[in-house]
Amino acid sequence: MSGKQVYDLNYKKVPKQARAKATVNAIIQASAQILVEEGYAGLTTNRVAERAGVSIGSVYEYFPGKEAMVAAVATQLVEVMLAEMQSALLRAERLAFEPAMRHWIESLYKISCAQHQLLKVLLFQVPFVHQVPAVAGMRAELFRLALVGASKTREYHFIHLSRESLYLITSMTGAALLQLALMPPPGLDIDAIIDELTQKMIQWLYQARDGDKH
Amino acid sequence: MSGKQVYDLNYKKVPKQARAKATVNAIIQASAQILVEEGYAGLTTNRVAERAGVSIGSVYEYFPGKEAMVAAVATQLVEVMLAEMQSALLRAERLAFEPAMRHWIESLYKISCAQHQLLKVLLFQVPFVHQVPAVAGMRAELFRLALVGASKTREYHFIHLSRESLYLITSMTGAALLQLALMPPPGLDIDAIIDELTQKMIQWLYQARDGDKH
Amino acid sequence: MSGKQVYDLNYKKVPKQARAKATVNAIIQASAQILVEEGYAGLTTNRVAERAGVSIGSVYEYFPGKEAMVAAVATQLVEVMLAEMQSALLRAERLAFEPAMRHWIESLYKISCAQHQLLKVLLFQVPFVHQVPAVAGMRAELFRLALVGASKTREYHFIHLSRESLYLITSMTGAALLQLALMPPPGLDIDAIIDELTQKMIQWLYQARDGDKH
Amino acid sequence: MSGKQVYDLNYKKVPKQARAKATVNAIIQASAQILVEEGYAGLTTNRVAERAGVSIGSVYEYFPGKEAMVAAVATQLVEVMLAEMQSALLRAERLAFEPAMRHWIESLYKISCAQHQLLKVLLFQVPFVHQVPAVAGMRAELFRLALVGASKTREYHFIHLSRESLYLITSMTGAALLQLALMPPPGLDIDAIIDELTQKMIQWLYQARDGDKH
DNA sequence: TATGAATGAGTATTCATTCAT
DNA sequence: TATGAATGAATACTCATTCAT
Repeated sequence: MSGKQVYDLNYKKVPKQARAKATVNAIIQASAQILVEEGYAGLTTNRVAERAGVSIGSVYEYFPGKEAMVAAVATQLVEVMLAEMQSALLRAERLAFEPAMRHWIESLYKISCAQHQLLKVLLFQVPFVHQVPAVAGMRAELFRLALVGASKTREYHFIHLSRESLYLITSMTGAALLQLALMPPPGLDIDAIIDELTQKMIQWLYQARDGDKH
Repeated sequence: MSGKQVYDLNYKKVPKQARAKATVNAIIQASAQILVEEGYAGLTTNRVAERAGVSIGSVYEYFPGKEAMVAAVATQLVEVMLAEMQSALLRAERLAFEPAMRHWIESLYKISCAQHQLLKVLLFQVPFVHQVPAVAGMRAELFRLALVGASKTREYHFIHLSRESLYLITSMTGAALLQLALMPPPGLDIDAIIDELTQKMIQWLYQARDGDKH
Repeated sequence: MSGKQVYDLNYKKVPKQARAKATVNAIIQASAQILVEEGYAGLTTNRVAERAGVSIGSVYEYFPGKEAMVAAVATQLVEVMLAEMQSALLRAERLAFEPAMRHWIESLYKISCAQHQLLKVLLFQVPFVHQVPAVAGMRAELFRLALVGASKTREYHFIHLSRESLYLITSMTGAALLQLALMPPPGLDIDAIIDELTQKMIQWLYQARDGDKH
Repeated sequence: MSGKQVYDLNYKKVPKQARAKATVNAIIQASAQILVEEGYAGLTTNRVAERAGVSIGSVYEYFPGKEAMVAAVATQLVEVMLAEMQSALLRAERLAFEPAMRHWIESLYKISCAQHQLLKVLLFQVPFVHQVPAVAGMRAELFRLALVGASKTREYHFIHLSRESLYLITSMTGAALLQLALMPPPGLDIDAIIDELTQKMIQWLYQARDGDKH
């Protein structure tokens, strides 16, 4: 099945000294840059080392192979995006349900846009991204953040949604936003699209609350 | 930007004799099999030749490189899927708008499922899939098919949709169906999800016809 | 236990065309030369390729790794030595038991001397020599040759030897000859040593025939 | 000629303080363990340091390179074996010639058995063992021990043996015992073999004393 | 035209050794 | 003195591609 290789995606050695941490960080940054500029096929261990200004030996001191470097890039990206989402949601804590929803969607879109190059490569070229724990858990984490936000508004009732409806809504919203950020349709008004998406989502949720079945 | 290599994705020589056509076909089938079984990284020209029962020299007789083989696989896949969609829609020609819609969605889902392994590899591992003309044009072609079908029903009014709305609806539906087919959520009732998706789509289209603005 | 790695010591592809056979042969000869000149640690795949006047790719076309090259060298060496022993014994077919014995011993010594450099490296540096089938079976084959020769003389009676005695005699003779050939004691008269060795062996065999127990 | 590299096999710094001695000892023990478990190819300086619980820097404080560690292991092994031989012979001081001989042989066999793993790796994998002074001198030392023992018995006459005979006897006995200890023939009665070996040797020596020529 | 032997640049990875702290 | 992070030359091996037969 699709050549599911099992790669060792963990650190070989966790850096403790400050110097070592700097080295590992340089490697991750270099990997990210190369992924963006050259794609996954362009990422070679020696190139990473060179770009990081570090010897190839140091790279292998901390990473068991290049897959682990990519995994580290992905993990860091997820962490950054989730942190940004969290702080974005924090800034919108007192909003009512509808503007909160809009805020959530817009934030996710903006944050995805900011990382669209790296996201594109990781999601569409790296065969094992979904084996990276942080990536595998991102959807759930995003959903958790949304729930935490929603629970602070009065209209928080979508607990009534079936698991299927929940999946559909989040999957569609997420996919639509990601497509928009990573492969923006040329010549269209993105803001209008996001606007409409928001409306649809809210409408959908209200319906679910009020007892759906169109 | 993402290492946008320019590959030669075309045939080197268009096969005319029956024997040559058989050779080319064997190469494409072998490539597809290997992509499914080993992933894109597992596809090597020599392996393709061996699997196809053809000499490596013959492979290079027709293809300028391995990217062109993958492109041929993708092109053939798109053609097969579109043909299947077309014949599925043909079988549903006399339906009313709503069941026609449902049929379109279900057909797309089923056809995607049937090819989910190859689709997954092509979409999530091959860096240049979207440079393959057939792939780049597939969304438009699918939409054209939908339109052709819709134009035969009375309720055909979504010409009034803005290009943004159109994009949003097709993008969301497509993305949702693809996710469902390629990465089915474990433990959920897929039919129910598709059902709900269909309802929402129809509802949105009706709203658009009736003058939206929730 | 001594890091018993399991290496693939077989050919990857058996050469059929004459050109391919020449390539494989060049590789084996080059490996043997390098083993003699630089020792096992000095044998690197690229060096073998260069010395053989062949590209590194061709080396890997036929051998799965450098261990297999060394195994091929060892196999060929054993074959050559056994063939030489056989033809040496053939030349001594009509001899009586005692001179036949002497001939057998002297032949083995000479043949070992002729290959002493390669033997030294293979036996004392290559961790997996005894996993090479030809090497593992050499002792038995040498013994078989000795028996075939002995069976043509009247004095052929050592069938009465216990398996332990047999082992001891062959092991001691073999080891002594090998030491003599590979690490000749400086300043001693080798011929005298071989002479004495022969006498002792014959004497022991006679004793065994006559009902030993000193 | 067999890639005769010249290695620096000596200590870089002779440890004087107790702590330093402990460090050096830990390094030697670790090296010995790794040699036994992983073979010579598995011995790497970093692994030795780790196993010894010492930093790689400290390893290089005392040893100029990994060859010197292996040489130290070999030296220590020889010392241990010779010491054990000596004490074994001491325990047999009052024996007559024949049982003394038997004792000498059995002791050597047992002591070789006890170290067979390390011996195997050192003798059959390490290219430079015979450049280690202790190893090069071991045969002579063993012989000296034998002589010292023999000189205390009445039957001590083999001074009459030619240097060639002496070489042959010791070489054969030694080689046979080593083979027995390192590569025991499966399914044979080892004690019986040693018994017979002893008898032969004694008989041989008596003959030499009495004026040989079978 | 078809074959498959041959090529060799390129890549991942190891490991002895150094040296700043 | 002890540490262990860092080094980088060296090595095994792959695989897209060519070309003589």
